[in-house]
Amino acid sequence: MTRTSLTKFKCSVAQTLEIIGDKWTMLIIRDAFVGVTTFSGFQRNLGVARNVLADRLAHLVAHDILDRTPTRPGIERHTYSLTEKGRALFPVMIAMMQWGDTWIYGAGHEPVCVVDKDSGMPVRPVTVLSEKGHPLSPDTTAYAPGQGY
Amino acid sequence: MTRTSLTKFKCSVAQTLEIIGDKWTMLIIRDAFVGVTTFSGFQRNLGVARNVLADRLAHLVAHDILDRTPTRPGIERHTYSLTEKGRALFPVMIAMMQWGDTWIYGAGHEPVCVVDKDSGMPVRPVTVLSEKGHPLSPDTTAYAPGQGY
DNA sequence: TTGATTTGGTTTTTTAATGCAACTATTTTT
DNA sequence: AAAAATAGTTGCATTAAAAAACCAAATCAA
Repeated sequence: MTRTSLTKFKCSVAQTLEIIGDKWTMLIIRDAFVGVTTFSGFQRNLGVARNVLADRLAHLVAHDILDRTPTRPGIERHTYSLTEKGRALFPVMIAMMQWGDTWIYGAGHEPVCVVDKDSGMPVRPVTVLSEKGHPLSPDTTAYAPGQGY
Repeated sequence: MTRTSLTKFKCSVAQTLEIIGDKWTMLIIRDAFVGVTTFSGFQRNLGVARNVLADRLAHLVAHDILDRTPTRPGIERHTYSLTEKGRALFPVMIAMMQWGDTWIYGAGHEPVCVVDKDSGMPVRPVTVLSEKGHPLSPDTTAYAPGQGY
């Protein structure tokens, strides 16, 4: 009667959710993107129970999304930072943020704005594009068996 | 001691997770994108407990992500379908799927391929783009206060 | 350099959520 | 008309989350 695993699904969405499909897990990743690196930093920011935080951090490290390294060699204090695999969640996080901007806060009420460092301009809305670069919607896309089907 | 609410955070990621940040919720949405419309359809596909499914469907309807309409007028059988707000989660779902394709299954082993109906070609990887259309990464972006700060 | 505080957790207890099975009332099929 | 499927609800056992207390190592403050 343990919580059902999603690994049985032959589906990348399910596999992804098995790893990051938890409120705290994704918020930890968000904080990591913003620059939080310490246990107490995450704890202060999120207000999550410490046992839950410890569990989620270990989970993220086990799945190679966060790196855990001693702050200085041979010392019992650690720094958490995103791996390449973790940084690859950037479009997922930004897409979620933009959805909340639009559908929860509404245009003009976004709490945070993601900008291009170079120009200082806000980033574009994340969209699904065709090979030629045209925006696609659920209506103009279909699902075919992949190579690993 | 109810499960902590994320609504206190002034953050679109947290607000989004408060609504869809649950394994089953996001899988229901995925199924809805693929065309599942009935209670038993979701149940068969996901193998989720019926009480949990009932709870999550009600939650999604309450948040205007799914519509629940009688299959025929005056009848006790319902059809669930994505609202505009629900369909707006398309980039989030595709970004998750692509992350799993790359980092869990690996290139060449994707179980499902999303294609442009017109051309039959796979869609592009979802990326964060600058105003001028250049791909951006966590390193080349920054977070500024938004208009609703 | 001693004492206080912070860090990075672990342990324990309580409470809420999940999973499972059985049950019901319509609706559809045979 | 009977059987099967649909769309749930109810009740119970188990598990995971929340809260708080606890602890050792590291750092800061006097």
